[in-house]
Amino acid sequence: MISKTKTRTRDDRADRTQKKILRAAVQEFSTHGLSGARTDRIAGSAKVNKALLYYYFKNKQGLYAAAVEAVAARVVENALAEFDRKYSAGERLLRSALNHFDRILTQREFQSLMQQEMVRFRSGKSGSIPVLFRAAFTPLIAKMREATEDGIRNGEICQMDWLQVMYSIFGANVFYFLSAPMMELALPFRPFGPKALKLRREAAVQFLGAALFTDRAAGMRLANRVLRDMPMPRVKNVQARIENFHARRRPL
Amino acid sequence: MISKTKTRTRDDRADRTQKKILRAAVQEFSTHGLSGARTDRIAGSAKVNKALLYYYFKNKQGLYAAAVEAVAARVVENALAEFDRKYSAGERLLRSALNHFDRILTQREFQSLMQQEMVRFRSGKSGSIPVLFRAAFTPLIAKMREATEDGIRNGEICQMDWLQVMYSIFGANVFYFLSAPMMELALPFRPFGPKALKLRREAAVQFLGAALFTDRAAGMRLANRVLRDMPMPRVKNVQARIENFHARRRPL
DNA sequence: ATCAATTGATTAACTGGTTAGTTAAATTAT
DNA sequence: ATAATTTAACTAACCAGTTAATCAATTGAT
Repeated sequence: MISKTKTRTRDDRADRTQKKILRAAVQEFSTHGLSGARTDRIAGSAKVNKALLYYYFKNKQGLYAAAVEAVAARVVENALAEFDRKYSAGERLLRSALNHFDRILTQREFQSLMQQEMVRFRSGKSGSIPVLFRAAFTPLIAKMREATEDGIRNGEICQMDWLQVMYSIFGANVFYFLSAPMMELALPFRPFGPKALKLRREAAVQFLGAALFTDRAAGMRLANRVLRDMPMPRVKNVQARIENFHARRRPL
Repeated sequence: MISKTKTRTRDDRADRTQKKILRAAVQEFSTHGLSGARTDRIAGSAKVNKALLYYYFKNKQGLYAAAVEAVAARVVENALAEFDRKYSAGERLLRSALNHFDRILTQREFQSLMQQEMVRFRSGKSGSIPVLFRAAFTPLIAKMREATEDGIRNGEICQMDWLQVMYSIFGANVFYFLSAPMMELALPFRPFGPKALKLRREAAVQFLGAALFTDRAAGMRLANRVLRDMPMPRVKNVQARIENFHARRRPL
């Protein structure tokens, strides 16, 4: 009961290897999808025997579910923070938009896994994941609705359906990252370059400021204030991170 | 050279089977993705021997590329029509937004394939498809840019980056369809129901009207006019179509 | 404290079903 | 006939999942 600093107690080690497996799984699944992912590759890059995946997780799907869950939990929690009542309803919306952008920017695996899941949802069911998502997103959506309706009530926000507001907020962000690799083919610059990212980040909030608020000028001012208040998070090298995804070490 | 009406000239037949294969391939790839798709299933639902796939298309990837190309070509062509110079710049933008929505609505396979490709693009290259996309989308993007810059020049549209306009237009649409199956879990209604679709379609254009135009009221009026001008296309039963996707006949 | 016995963690090697791709023979239109 | 089209049957590779054995930490009896 004393050991904590350097000890390698049994279930401490076990815990570490489980985490190693999960990390590797998130990587693999987010780049190759459920059916494209290879259990050998996951075991390989976690430097662990393949049988361990089945020891800790029922099967490939179980591992997948665990990976999705891990990522989702990490994300939703931090998203809720921006809905603090100390901000005005309009500001809460703008803040959550920025938070959403930054979350995608810094946690690419989340975005990638979500994309995959959204595609998978179309055809039949996806195991236990629906349950997981309902639990995770319901509170987030509720906050969004509350903020929109508050804003309309006190005259800050234009009279409009809260759901449509939500789509406009999330849509542009998701689409930017979703389409960037493809857009790169038809654009004269790299959408993942730091300059382009910064520009898009600002444009997204300013666009909302211009569209949502009854007083357009006030909306723009608020957008700029929020931008000053929430600086863009540092990300080493988005482009490189993405390209490295498929450059993993082959297990013997 | 005479036969056209009922004749089954040799390469007429061949042409038909090729098309049958392509249709089946589009279905399969759009529901299961490249690695999830099964060549046996494609052959089966095209009622054709599997070897034919390899006779007409080099391999699975080749078939995939052909499927993507077929869908993309069909789509881009019809998208360009809305950029007719007889409309004002602002109207061209609103029209293309609506056209984009309707295109996704009526040709789900396109949306699905594009999603898959966007995910695939992230990790390494995707064969010959980049070339294909550059060719298809460059003119479309150019039109979009032209319309935005025209509108800014004549004062119709707010001073803003054309690229950001494009993201806002496409983003909300793509995200709506992308997220609908998942949103269904956390919403009190079905986003693919006809009522929800109609609502979203209107909201999307109205939102743009409110955000893009220097004269917001005029923008809203224009949005409503365009909506009257382009009625929502009839779609039998979106929900059913989607659910049927995975209920394909197993070949013996 | 010492050392079996026990329990949990990890591995190498294997299995069986699946699936992309091939081949050689049969059919069909001209 | 003959060249293009279509098929049935096959194969080689792959890959999710298993098994039986090994290794290492913990327990507990002395």
